[in-house]
Amino acid sequence: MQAQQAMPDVDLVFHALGDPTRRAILERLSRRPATVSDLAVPFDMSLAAIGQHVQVLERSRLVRTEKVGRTRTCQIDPEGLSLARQWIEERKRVWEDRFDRLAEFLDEDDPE
Amino acid sequence: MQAQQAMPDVDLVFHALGDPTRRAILERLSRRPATVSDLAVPFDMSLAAIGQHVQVLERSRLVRTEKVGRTRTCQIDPEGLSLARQWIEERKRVWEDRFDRLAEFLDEDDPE
DNA sequence: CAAATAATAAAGCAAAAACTTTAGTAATGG
DNA sequence: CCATTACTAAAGTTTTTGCTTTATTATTTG
Repeated sequence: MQAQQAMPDVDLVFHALGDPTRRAILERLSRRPATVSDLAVPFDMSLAAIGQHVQVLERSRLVRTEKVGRTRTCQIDPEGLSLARQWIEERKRVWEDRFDRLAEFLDEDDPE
Repeated sequence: MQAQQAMPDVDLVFHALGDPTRRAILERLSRRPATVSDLAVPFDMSLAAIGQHVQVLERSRLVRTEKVGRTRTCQIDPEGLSLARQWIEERKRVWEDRFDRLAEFLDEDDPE
């Protein structure tokens, strides 16, 4: 029996964020939109490879793209990052809660 | 010429977060500490595999562990999550800044 | 129209990642 | 002690990734 519940979105997002090239692409795009070719320039990697990374980012909603003519322009999609942020915040919340309850327990009548 | 700058910590953290089993472990640990064996129970996976995941989480500072006797107790280390959170917040900041500057530009004298 | 450009699909490949199994070591418990 | 438990190191296997190359499709441009 497996434990994971089906959170396909979170899974896609964190998987996408797990690769350093994709994070570099996101850093670039957070400054300004760019075409796939633009994105490829700083990397020692084929255009095809960058295109594949962009597809991964798009599926995870970290990036939104639009193809006009023969060029595809990419920009940040806030949805994906927001999902990642929410997951982290929720862990933090639950974790901090634990200490609150612990403190509460320790404060009960007998402060020894 | 490669583009990535050396951010080994961020890299470790996001790589660790990229795996669903490890995220499930973190969700578990955010509720309460647990031993490696405890963590293994809900998974259809060998104890050794879970031990390996714990090691990855530890290296990325998402988890802190202490071995006392023959059992190793694991708990959340806030450091790793905080790093991930910072990276995401920074992306968000830069990205939102862009719109502020855009709005500023559009507001300049000629509001046409 | 012909040549160059931008992207992409497809197939293949090598390296990395996620496991497994086996064989330990070091506690602990009866 | 002896058996069990909790973990771990090591080695091997399978799957998944990240990439390449090649070939194709659409644009665009001279």
